[in-house]
Amino acid sequence: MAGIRERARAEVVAEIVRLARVQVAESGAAALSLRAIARDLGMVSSAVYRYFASRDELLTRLIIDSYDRLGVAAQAADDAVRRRGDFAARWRAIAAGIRQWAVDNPAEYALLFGTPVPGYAAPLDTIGPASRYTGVLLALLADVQAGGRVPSDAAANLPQQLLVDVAALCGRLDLAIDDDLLAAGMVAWANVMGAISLELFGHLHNVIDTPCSLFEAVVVEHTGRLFPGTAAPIS
Amino acid sequence: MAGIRERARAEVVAEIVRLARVQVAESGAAALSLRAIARDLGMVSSAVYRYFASRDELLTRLIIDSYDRLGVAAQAADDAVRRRGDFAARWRAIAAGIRQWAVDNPAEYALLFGTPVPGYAAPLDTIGPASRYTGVLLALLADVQAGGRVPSDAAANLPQQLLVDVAALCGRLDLAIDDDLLAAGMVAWANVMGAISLELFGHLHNVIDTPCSLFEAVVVEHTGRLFPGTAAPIS
DNA sequence: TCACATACGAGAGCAGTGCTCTTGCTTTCG
DNA sequence: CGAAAGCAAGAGCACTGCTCTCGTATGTGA
Repeated sequence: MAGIRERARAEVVAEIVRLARVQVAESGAAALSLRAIARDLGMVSSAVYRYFASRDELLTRLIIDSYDRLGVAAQAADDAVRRRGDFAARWRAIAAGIRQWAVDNPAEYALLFGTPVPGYAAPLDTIGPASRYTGVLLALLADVQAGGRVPSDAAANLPQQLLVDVAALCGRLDLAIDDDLLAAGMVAWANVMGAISLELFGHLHNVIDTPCSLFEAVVVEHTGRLFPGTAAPIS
Repeated sequence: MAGIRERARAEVVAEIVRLARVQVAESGAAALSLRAIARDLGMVSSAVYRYFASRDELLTRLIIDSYDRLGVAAQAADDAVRRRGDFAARWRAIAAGIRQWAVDNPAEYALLFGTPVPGYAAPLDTIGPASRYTGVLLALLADVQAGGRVPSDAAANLPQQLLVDVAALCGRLDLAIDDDLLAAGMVAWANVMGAISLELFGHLHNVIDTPCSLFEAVVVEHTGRLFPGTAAPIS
């Protein structure tokens, strides 16, 4: 039994989320208005509260969905080149996939990686979906590890504390990745996200004419470090 | 002639800005309320509009001030070690100074580097103050250049387009810095800001226990690249 | 099948927001 | 000294999130 009422409810919820996403894409998350959604839906504003207890709850739902979409994009980028088995190519593809998703969905990216809404503590529901896109990168590192990588001197200059933290993370997530490789991966991840944020949030205006070139520089830089011997410059 | 009225006006403006900054620090920029400021000031809300034409104008003023403070912090960090003439130490000091300012003033940092307010195009007034903190880094690079640096192979893996963009920037700002050095500096800058953003916006929670270790890794990484031969690991 | 419980939409209303306009009063300047 | 400009106050508009109540429609257990 589908439950007629349940189906109807699910449809309304989906429609609310859809309209909310449109609104966020057009005017940003700060301008998200339950009343505007209600109007678009032909409902009175209080009726919307039957489906979402508050504006924050709707925002949380949007964040979860966006994390999911980002994860899917990253995974798709990896899948597209995985069969070739070239680790460096996979790294470049995943990074480029993340950036492309961000460029295509700037408002959603801002929702995830921009200023946290004040007083809005990201609920625990978001950490699961949030780990989806990072999981793609971790899977790559795990494959590198499984492929019998040669320990490099990448960790030589890493702060001791970072290796400690990474070891703790390794234990927490039960990862089969060497500390130095994981640490190098974390730095690479941080640098990639940083380059994307700088670009999308407008801090490269009048600085770098083609922001993607800075991004590529960052990606290439870590390609050589993460996968020694396979680095190749991108024109 | 001080102009009694002018002095009074300047004082009121300063008080508004002060209260606004407190409010931003406590509740975030999104919660900035002209009415609340008016209440704290013992004025009626419409009176505030004598001093700032709109909420956005007040926000712009806050942004400019924050950029200024960040610039001062970066400059002070540089000054503290400059007489030693050690480029690598200056780089580390400036980077650490920027991060420390961000950690001490998270709301202001979010104001500058977080999600751009939708529909709010950063006015031209902000680009001057914005270039103040980057100017500290550029000055360091210029000093390195003037010190007769040995061209390294840092640019070997850089995308060609980045060097083109950097050359354009060089011409625009009339900088006496080699393209490859400036490009490497841009990447270092992007990575540093990215690490700070990731940390301050909460994306390292449950990932890295001591976020500053990731930051230090990023800084050290570029120390070796920007100032060959002077790299020293930080425990 | 009937009665009960639940879900739902509508409406009014509260407290808050940014912003505008008008009304007087005060300070400044020609 | 009088005109002009600056200023604070108040009322008001349109909007927001959210709460409450009130009928009605819907699904379920007896």
